[in-house]
Amino acid sequence: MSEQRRERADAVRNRRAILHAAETLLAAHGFEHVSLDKVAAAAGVGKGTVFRRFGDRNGLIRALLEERAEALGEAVVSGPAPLGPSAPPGVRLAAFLDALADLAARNVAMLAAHDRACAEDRLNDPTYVRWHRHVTTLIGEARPDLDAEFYGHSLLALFDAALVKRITAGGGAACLSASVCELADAILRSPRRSV
Amino acid sequence: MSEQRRERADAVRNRRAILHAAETLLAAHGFEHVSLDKVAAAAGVGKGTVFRRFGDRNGLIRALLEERAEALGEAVVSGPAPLGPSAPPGVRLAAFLDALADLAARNVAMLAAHDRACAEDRLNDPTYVRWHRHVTTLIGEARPDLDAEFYGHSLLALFDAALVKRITAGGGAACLSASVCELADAILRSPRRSV
DNA sequence: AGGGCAAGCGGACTGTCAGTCCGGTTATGG
DNA sequence: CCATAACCGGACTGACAGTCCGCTTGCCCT
Repeated sequence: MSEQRRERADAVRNRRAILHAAETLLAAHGFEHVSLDKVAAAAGVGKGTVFRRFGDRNGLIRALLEERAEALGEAVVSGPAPLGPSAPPGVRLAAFLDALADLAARNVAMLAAHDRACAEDRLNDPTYVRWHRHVTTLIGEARPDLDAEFYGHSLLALFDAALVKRITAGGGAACLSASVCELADAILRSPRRSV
Repeated sequence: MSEQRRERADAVRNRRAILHAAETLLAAHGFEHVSLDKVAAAAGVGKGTVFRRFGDRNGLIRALLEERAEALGEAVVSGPAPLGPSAPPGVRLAAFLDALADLAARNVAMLAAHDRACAEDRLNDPTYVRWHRHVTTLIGEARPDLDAEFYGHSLLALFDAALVKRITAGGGAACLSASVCELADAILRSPRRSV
């Protein structure tokens, strides 16, 4: 990272201000009603600055979710059990889905925005790809006879913002987590198929 | 229906022209790049006409999917087995998912547009609600011990446009249908829980 | 047949927004 | 303290959703 001149202090400050403003506005008014003009104004910067840093509207939203998902990503690749690689796949899967449920429940507004922003190509969004690869790998380890790719998508589809909103409204993150894990369990315990 | 003066002939003609134009353009260019100006022009009508008939952009898309889903809806409530009410729930569920897979595969572009158009409140879209009620009922009949509502959402989530596109690209509607039915099977055969 | 009229039509108009561009500003390394 | 490259901001453009209202036309009644 020290390859190139380090990022200017004001640039860092502005990036943070923009992300923070975007998150606040998103939570308050929803994706549809947040224009980048407003984000820029709320962050106290010019519109050009927002576009230069994040490319476009969708880039901003993606950056938002990525930042929020970073900690989880690290816990998964190098953290302790049950998330980390030292636990058995079934346990890791449950732990991961649980963590995801928590993340989703605490950031519904952002998740909704992300769904909209990446709708064009949801399945190739970097964050989605990372999560999917992880889930797919775990399923494959636990049950090599199953179509892990497909079941990976099935499980992640449960974290659709609208669904998360509805489920957590009636029972909080715990309810979401329980339901998701129940489905994962049903998949991992489904009748064996010939390989 | 004869309560009020019947719909004027030109109105009918225009409605059809608009729906047809919208579908064509959607398939050709994708939701993002189809403006209602263009739809109106392609249908050979004025912009005002489009808005009067369908309320707004989303209304048009919703109407499009509803029209396409009508036949399935009727087959389900009053048709013959395996879709209709004379078959046992497990069979009806498989048949319904199969029909849905077919519908989805043959109308991906429209489905994608619908996903976008209803993103604000996907779970309350009339078509979604109808499908969900049906699936939920069937699951509830087959397995009263399960959270049918939740599993209903899980199954319908598989018909997300992006996922449908990817799966059918690599194996057609049959592959999608098989995968979905496999998941349904895993759910219906999951270990009993105390009621 | 044809007159009256509500239903229907269409396109000009408005307000908003994503994204571009470039002249001015400022942090940073020497 | 200077040179400079990175950064900033907001005016500008083009496109689009949705509104509005004067004009047209199919339909019903006599």
